[in-house]
Amino acid sequence: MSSRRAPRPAVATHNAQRPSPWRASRERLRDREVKREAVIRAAAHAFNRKGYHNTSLDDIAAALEVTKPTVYYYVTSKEQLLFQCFVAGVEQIRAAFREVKRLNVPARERLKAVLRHYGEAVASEFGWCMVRAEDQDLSPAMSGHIKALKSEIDQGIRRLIRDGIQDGSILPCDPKMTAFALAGALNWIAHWYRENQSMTGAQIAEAFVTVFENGLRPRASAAEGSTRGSARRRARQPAAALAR
Amino acid sequence: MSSRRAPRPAVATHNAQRPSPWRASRERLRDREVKREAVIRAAAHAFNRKGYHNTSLDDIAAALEVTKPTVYYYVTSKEQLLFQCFVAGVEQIRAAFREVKRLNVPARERLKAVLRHYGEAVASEFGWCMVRAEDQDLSPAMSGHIKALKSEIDQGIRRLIRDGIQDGSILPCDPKMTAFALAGALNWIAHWYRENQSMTGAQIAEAFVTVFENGLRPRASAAEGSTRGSARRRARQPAAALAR
DNA sequence: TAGGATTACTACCCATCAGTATGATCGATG
DNA sequence: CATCGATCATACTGATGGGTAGTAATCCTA
Repeated sequence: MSSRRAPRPAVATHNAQRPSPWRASRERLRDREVKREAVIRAAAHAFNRKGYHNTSLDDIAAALEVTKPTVYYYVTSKEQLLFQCFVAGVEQIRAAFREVKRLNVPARERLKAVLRHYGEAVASEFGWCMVRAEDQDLSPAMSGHIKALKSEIDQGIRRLIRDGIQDGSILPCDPKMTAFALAGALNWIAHWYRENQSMTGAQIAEAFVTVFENGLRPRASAAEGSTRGSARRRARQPAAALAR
Repeated sequence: MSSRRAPRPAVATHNAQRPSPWRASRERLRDREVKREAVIRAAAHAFNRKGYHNTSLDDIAAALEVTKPTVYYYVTSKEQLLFQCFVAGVEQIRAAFREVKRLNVPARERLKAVLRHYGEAVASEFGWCMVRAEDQDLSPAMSGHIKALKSEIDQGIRRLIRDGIQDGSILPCDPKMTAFALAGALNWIAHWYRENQSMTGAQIAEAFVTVFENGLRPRASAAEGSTRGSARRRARQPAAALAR
């Protein structure tokens, strides 16, 4: 009741996150967009750590060192916040597809490139929201929108697989099931990956892609060809730190 | 205030679920265990459809045509309910490992068998709980217990992969990353699979295992054996009904 | 420095829901 | 029939948290 502003000890301790445009410069740089994005990023961070339902808007506000109504000044509802996080994540993947479209290489190579970006996106801060946002938590309208975006990506992967089968760079298979398997493995990264771990999202995606490419069954042809030498050097896995 | 028991129209409409041991036989067959399992199954069903946080214990009670205190007569908390569902699901997988241990075939075959059961379990009613139960929704004790069970399964898969590399039935690879990729793809089934769909969990697992075994890259050995001709016959994917 | 627009905070409302206190009901048993 | 114990319902509590009303501080412009 006495001091106007609660004497918060410091900058907010959560591991060196961006320090919130509010307290950052005491002048109000009134860039609405900057602040809005900060809100969304803070939400993604919180959802990522505690889950959507275990995160209150007071939590998000506290992380930004503001109060709840301030958050509501930039977004209209918690649901919209989740939606925005989802879109931010999925946009990275859509960009990957656009980029890859220009490459003039076999479809399998294009697929690999997309999957690498895909893995990076899933391991990013928005990965959780993109992957684990549940339909039941969203209004029908937003849920529909999300489904459309997911489907677009799914169809894109299937397309690349079909193209690869056509141009001979991918072994004939069921494009739908294969797409589900690939996307599932990568999506799952969001369930166990946390930042500052020994591997980056891109490295994990790379490792996964290698597995998918080669398959489990030994390749008779390359008996001492393509997989040469690698039979002996295992024990390079990274310290078992990821295990949950 | 007049009629003691609300005149509920019929058996409960939710798609031909087991009709709840309560209303089923008006005699109280006091099999506590039967009822307790019915509660857990009803919870799994509800979590599966609406998510943990969007399911109230009143919902679960209503599905069983009883009231909330009755549910609490069989379980101590909502959290424990989730935990029980998890355990029920994971037990199927542990059984698969035990069963497979007795088989005397190359490790890749044993791995395949485990993965098939794994896929079935994930597609089962308890799949959601097993796969999507979040640490943050559980007390540290239960969360720890769950982590231990998950880790046991993860280690089991890695072990099979290592054994396969050793006995030559699996291409040398990073066991940890490979296990993550395989388990991830299968876990993800819980995100999109719903019952009464065109494929069973076992069929999906089978399709996935095929993808993992062969890999995407055409096998040079069969240079014009396996890939030849089949590049032209696509369009056998199953009706695109699973797409979300 | 007046006055409007923007931005943020204090204080509140209210719906939901996990969990419980209390007592009614029913089958079994003597 | 009387009673006991197991089972279940009515009706409540308490806390959480999404969202809002009203207001205060700040900035910009004139």
